[in-house]
Amino acid sequence: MDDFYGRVYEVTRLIPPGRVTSYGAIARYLGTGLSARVVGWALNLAHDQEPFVPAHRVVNRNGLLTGKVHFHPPSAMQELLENEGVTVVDDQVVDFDRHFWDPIKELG
DNA sequence: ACGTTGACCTATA
DNA sequence: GTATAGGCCAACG
Repeated sequence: MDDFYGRVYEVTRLIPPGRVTSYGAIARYLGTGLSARVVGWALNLAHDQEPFVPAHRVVNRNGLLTGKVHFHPPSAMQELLENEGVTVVDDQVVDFDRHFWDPIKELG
């Protein structure tokens, strides 16, 4: 995880609190050479990473918490998001476009 | 080594 | 507007 994986973790940690982004956005930020699925796999191994990776701030393009079941307590994802001020209803982020954080637009 | 699955996205009907 | 198909790369069995 010296290249893509570490990059994914880094970008994920750069996500400001109360903001959310999508796998595709991160994939495009790192380069279209890879697919968004690999980002999901990277975050899948992120739970063992020593620096805490706010994977709960990463959702799919539809704003749906698809990976909430991958959390140790599946409800932790929604709990953390609501704790940061993000309203989640039915495993879906409310005003996703407003809370959306694009690394390409923000970071460049 | 091959086949299948997966925290997805874009395109077409 | 929703529904279906294809594609991408990596890990698991």
